[in-house]
Amino acid sequence: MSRPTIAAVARAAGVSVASVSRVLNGLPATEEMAERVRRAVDELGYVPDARARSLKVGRTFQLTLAVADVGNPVYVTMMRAVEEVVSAAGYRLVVTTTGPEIVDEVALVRGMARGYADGLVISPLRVDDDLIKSIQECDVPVVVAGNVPAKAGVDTVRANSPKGMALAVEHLVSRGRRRIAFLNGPADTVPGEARAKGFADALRAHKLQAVAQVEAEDFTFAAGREGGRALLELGRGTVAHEVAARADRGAAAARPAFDAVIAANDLLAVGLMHELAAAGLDVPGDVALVGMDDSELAEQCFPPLTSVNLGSAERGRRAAELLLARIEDGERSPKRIIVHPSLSVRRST
Amino acid sequence: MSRPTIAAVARAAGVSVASVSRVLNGLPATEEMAERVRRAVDELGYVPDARARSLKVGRTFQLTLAVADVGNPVYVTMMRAVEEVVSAAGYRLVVTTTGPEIVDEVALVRGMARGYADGLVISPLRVDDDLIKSIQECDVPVVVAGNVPAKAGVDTVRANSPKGMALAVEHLVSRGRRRIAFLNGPADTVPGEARAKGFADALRAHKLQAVAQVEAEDFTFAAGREGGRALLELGRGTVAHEVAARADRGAAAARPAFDAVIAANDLLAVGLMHELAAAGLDVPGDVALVGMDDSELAEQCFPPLTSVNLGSAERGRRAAELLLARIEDGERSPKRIIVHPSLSVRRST
DNA sequence: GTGAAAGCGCTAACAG
DNA sequence: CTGTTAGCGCTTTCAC
Repeated sequence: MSRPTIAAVARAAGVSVASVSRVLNGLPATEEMAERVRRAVDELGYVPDARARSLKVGRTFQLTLAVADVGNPVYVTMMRAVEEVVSAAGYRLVVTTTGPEIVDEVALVRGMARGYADGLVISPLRVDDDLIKSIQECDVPVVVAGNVPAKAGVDTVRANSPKGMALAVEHLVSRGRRRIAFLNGPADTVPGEARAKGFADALRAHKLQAVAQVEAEDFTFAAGREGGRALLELGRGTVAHEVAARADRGAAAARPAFDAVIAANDLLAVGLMHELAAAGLDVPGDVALVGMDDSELAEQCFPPLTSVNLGSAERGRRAAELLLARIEDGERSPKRIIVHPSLSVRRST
Repeated sequence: MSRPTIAAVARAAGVSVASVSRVLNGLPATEEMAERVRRAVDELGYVPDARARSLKVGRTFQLTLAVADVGNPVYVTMMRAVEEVVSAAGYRLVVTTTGPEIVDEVALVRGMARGYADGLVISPLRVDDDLIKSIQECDVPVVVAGNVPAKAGVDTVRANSPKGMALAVEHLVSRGRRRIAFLNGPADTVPGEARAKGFADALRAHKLQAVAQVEAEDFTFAAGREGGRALLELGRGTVAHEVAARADRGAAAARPAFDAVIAANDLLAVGLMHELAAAGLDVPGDVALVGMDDSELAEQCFPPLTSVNLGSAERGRRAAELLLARIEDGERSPKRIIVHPSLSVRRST
């Protein structure tokens, strides 16, 4: 009743286990031999055991993708891209989630030594020396989809957040907005830090000053709502003549001090959008809104969200390719790929 | 340079491999022995090989969750619930995607015989005899999150779509809507079929007739937009006096023959929402809209979507529990669990 | 309580 | 081209 082994197949076919293995792996054999083996395999419903095989050959033909939050739509884009590349190369992709805690990420990387997979693509929210060390010491190739210091010497594929921020600011300025606010995620995360710096730089380049800036607790919708409320609180302040001009509207929609907001990702942007609506503010009439990631959510929300495309699909693809290349040749020097952003303009601006 | 094995640890500690194994697995040993082993393990950075271990003990302590489309937010709810249960039980969860093709699902189930994991939770979009057969014959326990005929004799946890539909219709009727349309997904899928039947039954119970009904090509946002256009086309037909009353609106927003739509899932609902907006129709003013799944998207979209909660979190939880129970005891008779729906009322109605 | 040794299912030399 | 056999890294009898 238990699964048939290669020995059972060999017995049934009246040949040696080695021959069965050869036929199954496409090595030279006479047609008659191949036929007998195939027949026995079919009859018994034999399926080779991947564990035994990988124990022997030292490879699992599985690759792991580790993401922090499956609820973040940016990862579905990335996941699809990775899946496509690795499955074309004959690997199975398995996805695991790490959660936001850095210790979980370290544990995951360390755990790769157990031989679950032949390689790992990890997109960490937070990076510290422990994590870098675990990646450097990892027994299987790891590529990081995110930003890690160059001196760490690990393969990375990262977005260009500052450039993305510049695109967003430029776009808003070209639309006549000057009073720009910023809803960031936690500044102690890799993307949070990069975007804060990018935002500051981009404003400086346009000789503008940030009107308001808040850090959400997380890169989630709920945090976006909460952060949105904080932002509205901070930006409270009415531009008198404009209010007068809109008196016919009736509602007491006090306009905030900002006329545009950039959010550090789409989930935050959408959370903020709800708070703006709740405050009686029109997007883009009163406040223009731009998100980042250009995830599926950006076109699903209403109004559709102008969003900085940080190349998540391309990052996924390149990361997967890098991983495959590294598996082929463990000696090649570490590569750092930067993917360039573009802007997907939609109705929120 | 290669990974240390248990033999290396034994050598370093000056003990036998058996003793190392025992200490690592918490079996009785003198404190001195344990200490020597632990020291050697730390020094060498030894991590046991999961493949070798599982080859020997016949278990991997991994569980697989297979979903059709990672882009569908209903799966993130389910995934989180499954993850919580299985990790509490000491298992690793890995997620794989099957794609919409039934042959891929069959291949996945068959592939489980390779020993990737100790069990599988699968949520298939389409079910046929091949798939059922592959599940019945699978060497590892499988639980289906979805509907499979009782006679198949497999563990299942399913939603009660008809009941959910009844809740939706009842709610719309209580809001004074009588002209209800239906945007279904593909009718050759398990949920598509169940929801079509549920919708027909629910209307009959209220002595109503469907005003319009279309089948989208898929359970996706894009398909929802396309299906939405078809629905508007089908429901074209203007109620004269109402149009007159709204002439002040200016726009040529011809009201459709329906005043409410139920969509077979949230993604379809949101796609439709965009088409309604494009046609100048207000939700819920002109058309009330209810989705199904009550996924995160339902609260993220605008206006927030009234949605039938088909218990995806509970289904995930129960499916995981069933799987664990089945792994414990392969002989217990198959269970079929039905999770009851509820309605999350939001502003779209 | 500890060590020696068999063996999980498979692949890859090596002989023939 | 095919069969015999060692051994991947681990756990688990079985003796001691």
